[in-house]
Amino acid sequence: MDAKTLCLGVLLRGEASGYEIKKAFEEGPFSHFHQTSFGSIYPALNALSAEGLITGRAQAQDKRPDKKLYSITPKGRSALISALKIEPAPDVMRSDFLFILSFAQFLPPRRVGHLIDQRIAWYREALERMESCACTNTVPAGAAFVRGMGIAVYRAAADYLEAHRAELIAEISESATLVAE
Amino acid sequence: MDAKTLCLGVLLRGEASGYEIKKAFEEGPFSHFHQTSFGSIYPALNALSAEGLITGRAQAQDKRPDKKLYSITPKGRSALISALKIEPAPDVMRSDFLFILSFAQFLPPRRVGHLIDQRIAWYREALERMESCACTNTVPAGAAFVRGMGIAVYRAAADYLEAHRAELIAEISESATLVAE
DNA sequence: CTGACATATATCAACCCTATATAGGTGGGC
DNA sequence: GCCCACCTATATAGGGTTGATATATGTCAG
Repeated sequence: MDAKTLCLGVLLRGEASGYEIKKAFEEGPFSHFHQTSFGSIYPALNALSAEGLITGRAQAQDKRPDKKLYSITPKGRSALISALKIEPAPDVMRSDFLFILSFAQFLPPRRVGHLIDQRIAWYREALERMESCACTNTVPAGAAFVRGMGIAVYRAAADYLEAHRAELIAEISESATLVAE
Repeated sequence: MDAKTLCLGVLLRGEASGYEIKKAFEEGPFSHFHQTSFGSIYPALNALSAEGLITGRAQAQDKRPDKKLYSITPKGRSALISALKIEPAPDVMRSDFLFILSFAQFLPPRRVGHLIDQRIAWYREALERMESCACTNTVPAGAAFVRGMGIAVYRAAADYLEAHRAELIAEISESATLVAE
């Protein structure tokens, strides 16, 4: 899924600036299953604009830098629908946290505990953000389904970490492969 | 987490070739939380070799191309342990599937159903692979913990998809925003 | 009144992924 | 028997993405 398609997807939900698109992937409705950076968003918006798939208008703001608000065009809408026809690549989870923890026996138990606590807090915070979104019954069916999946998966992750934290710490504390803090 | 650290992580578990490292991220014990490609593995192995963090030896094979088996050196081991001290980046899920499904109301219900079925099958298959790994009690504590987390999360995903498939299809079938197949 | 953080756009180097090349073995279908 | 698809195995080029940085201004806490 390239940056252009991702931007079109956000813009289908309504007018937005580059900064707002970034937020949609950072804390908004897309945050739990895709991400992008300014380095790909701004070039993508320029390309989409040149191809006539979106149109931009400048929005002067009080006590804020100007915004460039982009809207999807009918041509852009059909380009998106057509892009949705591709076979989706396999789902991918990327977690430095789990990579590090898979070598828990080489880490000080205190650090392992701290890492797990941090991650539980992170998942719980994300869950609150997803659940609090009061829009439950106004959201289109697809978005609601996807949001529910995010909640289910994040809850499973947080629950697992809470349930197995003590066990892991106990096991690595016993072991002799401990390294110095 | 850069490719070099990921390779060191695999090699800490034992001697391996570039191809085998790829497999560790594709279907092996790292598959559910990180991935790499040949395009990053081979240059990483060359760089690690030049830095003295790993050593390579050629392994002639019967009726197969030669392998280059790499082993981690003591220097490499401490470089890895030291790399594990960084603060892990936030966990990230990347799913074209969920991105597409979030626009389910613009897709033919038949395709939505097919996509979900495919994804359930994919998750169930991955689960079987993770669970069948009979090594449960011989694996180090960290690896077992991480494996359990993968199973918990994948099971939650598959269960959610199964539980809500019918509901989503019903909702988009009713809706008027249907597009032609 | 300073430092941290938010809004807002933009770019660049470093890195990573995808696709492709090479080369031979294995196994299924017709 | 032959072809096609797929597995083992290494390698690279090209294109795209990430992360850091630059710029400019406003807010808010200590």
